[in-house]
Amino acid sequence: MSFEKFVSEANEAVKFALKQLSIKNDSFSLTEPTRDEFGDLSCNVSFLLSKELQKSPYEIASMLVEKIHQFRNSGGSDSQSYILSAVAHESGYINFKANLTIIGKEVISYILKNDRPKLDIGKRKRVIIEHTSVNPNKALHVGHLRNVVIGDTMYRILKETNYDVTVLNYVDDSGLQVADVLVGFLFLKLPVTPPNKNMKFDTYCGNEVYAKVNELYEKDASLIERRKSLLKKLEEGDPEISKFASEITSKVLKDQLRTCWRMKARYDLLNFESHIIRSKLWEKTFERMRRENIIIKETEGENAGCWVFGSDLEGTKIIVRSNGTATYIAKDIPYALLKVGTLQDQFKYRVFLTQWDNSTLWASSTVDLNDTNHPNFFPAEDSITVIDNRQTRLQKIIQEILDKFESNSNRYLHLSYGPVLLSSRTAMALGIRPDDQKSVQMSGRKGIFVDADFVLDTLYGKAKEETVKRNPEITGEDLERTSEEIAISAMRYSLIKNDLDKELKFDMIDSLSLDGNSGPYLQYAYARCCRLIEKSNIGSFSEDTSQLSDPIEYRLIKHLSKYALVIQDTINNMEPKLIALYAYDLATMFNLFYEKLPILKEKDAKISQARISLVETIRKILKIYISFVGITPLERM
RNA sequence: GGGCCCAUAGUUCAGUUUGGAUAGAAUGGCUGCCUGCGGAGCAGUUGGUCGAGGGUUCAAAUCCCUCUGGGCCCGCCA
Repeated sequence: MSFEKFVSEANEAVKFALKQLSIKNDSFSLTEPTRDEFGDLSCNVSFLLSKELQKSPYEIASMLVEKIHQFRNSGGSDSQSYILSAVAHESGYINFKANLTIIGKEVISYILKNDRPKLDIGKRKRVIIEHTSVNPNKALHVGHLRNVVIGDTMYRILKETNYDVTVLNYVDDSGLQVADVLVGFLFLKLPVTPPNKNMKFDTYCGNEVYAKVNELYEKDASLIERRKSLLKKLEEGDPEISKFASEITSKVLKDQLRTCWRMKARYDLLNFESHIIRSKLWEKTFERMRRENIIIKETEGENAGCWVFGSDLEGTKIIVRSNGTATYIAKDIPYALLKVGTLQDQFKYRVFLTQWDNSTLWASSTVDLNDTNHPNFFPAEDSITVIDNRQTRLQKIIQEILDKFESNSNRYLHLSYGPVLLSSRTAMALGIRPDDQKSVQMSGRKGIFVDADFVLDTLYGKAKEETVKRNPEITGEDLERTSEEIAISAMRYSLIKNDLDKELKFDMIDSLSLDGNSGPYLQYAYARCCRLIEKSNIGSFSEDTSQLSDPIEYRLIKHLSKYALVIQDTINNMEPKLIALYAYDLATMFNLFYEKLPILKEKDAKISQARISLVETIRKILKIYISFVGITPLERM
């Protein structure tokens, strides 16, 4: 929107000035200065030319600024300039000031007019995003939640900017981890219903069954053999075992989904690994890879008898073992090919459940229910897979293999993120003694993890306490709903505000904070906006920004004018934290504004109306941004 | 052994892609501000040789090299 216009006009102005002086340079940059007094945009071109022209940066800046003034005058009188002034600073910078009157008017009137300002960035482009994909043998821990929140936040942003998005959740219902819990039920005869009736089934499977089985593996090696044979039966589709496994995994899956839904995530389709196995998609893929010489059979050496892929990055990678079974990576290939459309979708689908937002969750199916009303899930132009960065190598090889088929690798994106670690303090609370002050890796197998629902429940309790303290009149369902929304907001925000690349240290005590740079802080700012609008009883909002002259208002308008830029940046770089940062900055500026300047109490009616209108603009943008992050805007809290 | 990532205030992190002016938040500690538009807030104060050394540059937290410390990946496991 408007801020971009200001930037591009400044860019044109500098180019014009350079041309007037017959100087060639296209490597200059325009950046926002570190301090307000330097204006809104600075150009470094003088530094770059200093040596070549044998002049000081300040001299050059002065020359250029003179020409920039000519540029502004040549613009014609009917078109107003977004540049208010350009000055040569003694340091050598050329500092531009934006014409905030025009920019503010444009931005505020646009936002006020449009109930939900829509940005058509996607143009209905088909995108598949896969996230969550937790093995169906345990309850989600906070590490899984990072995946859910990253995936769901990107989904929300893409959806709102007019991409045609499909969300997938891949369910590995026939892997080793499922075999582990089956060992517990079938051989150790652990009860199939949790002895503790209050315990969720997914928690029971993970904490009791899975943990117990893993403990016994170390004592009883024969159990490992039994697991192996179970796994084989699972993969071959043995009717009895498959049926039992399916009962267990779908019970776990439904409990896991309850946690995901609690976090406000939603999905379009569940893909079960067992269905992919039975579809013979792998055999078709294998056949094609052999035919097209993407993989070759080794005849001698240590890999004799194996089908291998010659990776540019990794060297020889075994795809099919000498006994004819597929390796872990091999199983991901057909799914990836399906996403980008190299393989045709031949699956059957059924309705699995209706979700919290009333959308339908579909599932792949082995039986044809003649349910032809399902949407088209595959293929997509772009496919995004949210997996933690320990899988980076494997994902790169899959991209390489896709490339061999039809140069698809740029359409297959691995959205990678760092794992969640437990802070030493939280680890100690769980009875683990970390060396030094180091963080601790979570491990489901070793029982070192923090259960997602436990954290949410604790946050909920804290939020409820605070809500009651502040609003004694809120009771019953209202109180519960509000407390839950605050808890979710705290959790989602803390999982998205940091850089994806970096490991995230989870600390139970810190994460319980509802103050400072947190989700509830954003909700609070939003609620304040709502109350102001409500109390103002304003008839109509004003687009006249000439009444807004305070530096605080200036900064707010400038920030608002960048709202579209940030969304574009987020998508271009797949950096959801930019959304969180922008919203936090906006909330901070608003709180300062609220503290320092009278809004409803302002005596001058025109100024008051302009300020209320500014609040309404802030409210709308805050609502859009916090919704991107999956935080529910609350009118009271 | 090979590859990738990371190191900024007591703590948790922005800032590094695209070098630029006095390195910013949050939290903790200390101190102010509610008869006032909601104090889940605002302000002040405390706290930093940007891991170390070298190089490039008019200019380095940011780019290059070396080193140190930490993490992850590298199986006919999944």
